[in-house]
Amino acid sequence: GMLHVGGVRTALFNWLFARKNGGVFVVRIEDTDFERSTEESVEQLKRSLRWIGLEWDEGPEVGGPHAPYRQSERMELYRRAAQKLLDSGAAYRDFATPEELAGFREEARAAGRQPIYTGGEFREMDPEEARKRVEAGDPYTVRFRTPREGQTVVEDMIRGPVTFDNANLEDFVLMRSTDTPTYNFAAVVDDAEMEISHVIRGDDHLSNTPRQILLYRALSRELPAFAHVPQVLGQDRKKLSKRHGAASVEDFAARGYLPEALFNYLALLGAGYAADEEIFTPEELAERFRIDRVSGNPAVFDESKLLAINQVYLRRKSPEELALIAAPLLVESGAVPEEELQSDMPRLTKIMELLRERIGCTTEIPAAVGYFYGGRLDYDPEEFEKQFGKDFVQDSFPELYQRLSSLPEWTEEAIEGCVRGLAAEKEKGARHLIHPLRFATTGRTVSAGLFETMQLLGRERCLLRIEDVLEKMKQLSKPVS
RNA sequence: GGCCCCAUCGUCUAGAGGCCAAGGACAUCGCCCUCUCACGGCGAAAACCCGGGUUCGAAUCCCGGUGGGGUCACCA
Repeated sequence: GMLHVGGVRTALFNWLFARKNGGVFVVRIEDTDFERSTEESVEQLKRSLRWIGLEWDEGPEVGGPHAPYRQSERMELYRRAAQKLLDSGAAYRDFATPEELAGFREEARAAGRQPIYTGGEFREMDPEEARKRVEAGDPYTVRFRTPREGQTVVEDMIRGPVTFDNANLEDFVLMRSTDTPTYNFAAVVDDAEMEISHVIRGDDHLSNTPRQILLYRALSRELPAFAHVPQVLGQDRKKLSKRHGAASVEDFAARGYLPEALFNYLALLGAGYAADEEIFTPEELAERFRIDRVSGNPAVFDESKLLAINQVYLRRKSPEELALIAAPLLVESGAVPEEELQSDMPRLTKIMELLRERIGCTTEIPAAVGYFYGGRLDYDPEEFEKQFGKDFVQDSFPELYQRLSSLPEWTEEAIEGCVRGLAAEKEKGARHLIHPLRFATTGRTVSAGLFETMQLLGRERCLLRIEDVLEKMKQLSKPVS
């Protein structure tokens, strides 16, 4: 399904680990659950991975020595492995119906016991009888014959040894009655078959690991090294979800975050890097990555920190790059007609240079840039009154307009000289003209420096807007002093 | 509830027995710069969950409690 940020972070750690150690990063599609797995979700996953810059060395589309990399295309493998376990006695057939199982669990719960299913009568059923029932067409699952005693130890690269009592593990299902494998089984068969040396995954899998270790042993396969990285939590310390505003890679892309910023932030989150520096390229991150430094503590996702990092990356982009990012956003949002943009990319480049320091994420661009295009503006009436209600402003604006329109050249310096000159003659601070003028020409109370903004706006557009304001001023109620 | 993991400023973390009256970053709050906003500069506030041990000495080791997280399917 959607690639959750917790999931990308895990993928990122795998990528970093593989890069650092000269390994191979493999992507495998685990689609044995036909209900949940759709073509679209697979595409979405690949898109998200690529967007953030995680290219895989082996996997779907790129291929590799252990293709195919999609479990739905490897069914024979799992069936053979299941048969092998059946033959060796490591697994058995369970003919219990879903209703019977539900009944068993309910009963156990009611009696205050843990519902650990160990196959009931089927665990020790005579193979001959089992065969008869198979021939009769009775549905069954294949279950693992979990040892009832002893312990299984997971040697985790992050946490050290983690011990589980086998008695707490039930006889889990290997093959469903539909003759398809469950996650635990397929994952082990594939990891063994694909020669996976290091399994780095979310810590929601830690409790699956003893089962998988038992399976490796039953299949006489060598164990990979395991590392379980914690989940990513929301501010309320609950698992991050759409409830928190954004949770998937696509959400963050849509919110205007740069892939390299998300990459950088996620790689830092709980990874135990030294805290003196925080902006790193993927290569630098890989160079410094140490799986044993990853924190076992679940990390809280902090969007304000992501934003800060995003700003750094935005500022590092050249005005040309920013213009290229901005153009489609401006067109999509309807802020600027496409023809107008295409005919004058150099101007957009200059605009972006001016605004670069003031943008936190790319979604802010249309609002920040919009007033550089088009003619007359809509003014907030309340703010309009505030800006132009004063006598001084009303008195000096017509003259300001005259002087601006007769300026020999429309440069930042000329405009500044003009405005400051008039203010000085009137023995007023320049800010008394600057603020209303900013509002008149941009329709906003905040912008980049007024004079450079006006220069980029162009004389024609500025004068038009001032004329418009002069006109609207007349309708203002009696000036208050 | 059983089992498992985890525990330093609001958040991410540095810290691996003395260098820590705990450092950095983001966020917050001041001040400076200034035409507003942002950038930048300077500064402030802010944490070792609690209780027992071990030790000359503990944020660092051990035990217990508490708290948070995960997991208990014919889902992955």
